[in-house]
Amino acid sequence: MDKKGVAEILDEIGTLLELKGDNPFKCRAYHNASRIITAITQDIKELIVTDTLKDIKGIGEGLSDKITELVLTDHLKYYDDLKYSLPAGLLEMLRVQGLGPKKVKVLYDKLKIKTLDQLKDAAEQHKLAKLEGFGEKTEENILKGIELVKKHVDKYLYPTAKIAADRIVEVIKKQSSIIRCEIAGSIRRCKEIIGDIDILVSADSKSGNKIMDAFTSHPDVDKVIAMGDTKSSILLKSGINCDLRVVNDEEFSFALAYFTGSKEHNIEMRSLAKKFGWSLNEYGFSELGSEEKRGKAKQIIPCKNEEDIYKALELSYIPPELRENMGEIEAASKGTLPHLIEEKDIRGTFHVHSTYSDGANTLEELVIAAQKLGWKYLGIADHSKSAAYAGGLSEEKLKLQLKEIDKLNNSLTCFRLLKGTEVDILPDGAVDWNNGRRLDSSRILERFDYVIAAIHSKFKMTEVEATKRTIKALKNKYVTMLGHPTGRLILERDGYPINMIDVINAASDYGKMIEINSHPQRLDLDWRLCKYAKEKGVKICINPDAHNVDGLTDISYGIGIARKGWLEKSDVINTLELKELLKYFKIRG
DNA sequence: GCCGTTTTCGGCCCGACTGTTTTCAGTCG
Repeated sequence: MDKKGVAEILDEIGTLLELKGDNPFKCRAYHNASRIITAITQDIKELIVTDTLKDIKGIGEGLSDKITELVLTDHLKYYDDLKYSLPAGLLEMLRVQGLGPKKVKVLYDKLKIKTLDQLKDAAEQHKLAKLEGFGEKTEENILKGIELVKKHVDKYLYPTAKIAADRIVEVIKKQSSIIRCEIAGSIRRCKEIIGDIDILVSADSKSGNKIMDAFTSHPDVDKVIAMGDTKSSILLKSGINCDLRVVNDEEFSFALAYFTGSKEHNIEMRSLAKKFGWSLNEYGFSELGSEEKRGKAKQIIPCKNEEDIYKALELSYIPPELRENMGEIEAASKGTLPHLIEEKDIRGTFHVHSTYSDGANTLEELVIAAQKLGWKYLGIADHSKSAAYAGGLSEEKLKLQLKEIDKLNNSLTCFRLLKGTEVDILPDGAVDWNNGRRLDSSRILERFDYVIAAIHSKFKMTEVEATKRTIKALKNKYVTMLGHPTGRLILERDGYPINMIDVINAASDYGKMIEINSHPQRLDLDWRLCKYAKEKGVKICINPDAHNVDGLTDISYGIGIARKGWLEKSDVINTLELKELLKYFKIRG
């Protein structure tokens, strides 16, 4: 069994133990181990063979044995026994908002409810309200929750959530009592997939109600879930949950750090604070150990911003993107954090479509838009001939395009259009040009400055086949970089199954690059893979896969993911000046 | 189940909100 399978089972064990009412810390140990296994980049079999699994913090004797059994035999008796001791439907019931393991256990023990449908029936027959700890309101909420589970997928791509969050923030900021307002949570951390939106504001005391009113009456609101003085929760029409918290300005930095998370990062920060003799919460630092000083205790170390909080714990500032408890706190204490890439480092991008294939803007319009962004070059990569679905260029049309690029370049100063192509990787791993007629495509490919190879067909190949196909294309001497990889990873909307570790290893062997496709509909290079690629010395290219001038600014989403993957300026090819690109591209003419 | 410069036992982050209660447990983040 592979890492992903092991992680899923460990997580499920944690949840099953919760349903059984087992020791909560034991449950957490399993959830924690699941995260750890997901994050490791080493080969898990290797860790077993070398008996180094239990050297990883959070994996002890017991978990090491269970993981070993899973990897080597594909089974775990402990898990099987646990699983068969409870009905499968209980896990689904946990997805209902407001239902946790304790309540699900009561429903199962007292009413023998085993599935979501049985739960719905029981609620409709008002059987739930009679249970201890339940009431009419709970019953109503459960019914609404079941509806939501059935209606909404509860995860969204980062750009979708970011756009929705910006719309709310725009309205909140108009309130005169607001001092500071920030998006927190996983959006601030630039996770590829977002569960909900967290917004934090600081304001004059007693203006909470007015702000909450503005928030809950936003035109995007579908339903108000909760509304208090300091915290409110809404459901947007798009299905995304959005929370707003109001604090006073002295608390803002602490609250921002707290609500930015991640949870795991916060836990580590609190543990660290304890070693200094302090307790850390969303209101500030307080003296440890005194009951009456808990909660909104007097702040013993005022912090104007997040930098001050990290400084108090003798850490350098940790950017939100790195706050996953994946070694950033240790690096911050040693002063070895990376200098993350920034938007201003970008000099251009390479995966842009024009009116020659399926883009909406002409070459000239694209040049003007790129120059406005302060870029120094722009790579045009229209589709290759076999991509008939996307207006793939014929050889005649290609000739015209290359000629137009030459002409534009002659008229441009301090800016350069690059000649690229997005070439289809055919099912057998060959790269297209010549419409699959298998004529010698090198005659055409050698005319480009660079070649992006990407899969656009036969998405249902097995992982082994698709990986083989991708690696074969990477081996092709004309191919410069792999375009939109790992489509399966992000919400499994489309794309193909592929072993990205193998692909990155191949890219490393053959000296090829991999793009982060930052198109809002398909952010498809996981930040952990970015981090792995960096370790393997594979250069990353941030490409918005733009189909019009507005699409060029989508590069910001890719930068977010790159930062999250600990990438620095030097890891990203788009930060190079044109003359430095010559080392990687064969720029002609 | 994990961990340890207060180590092999006794901790394990912490607060807001809701709905049920009449002082609190469960859920959520």
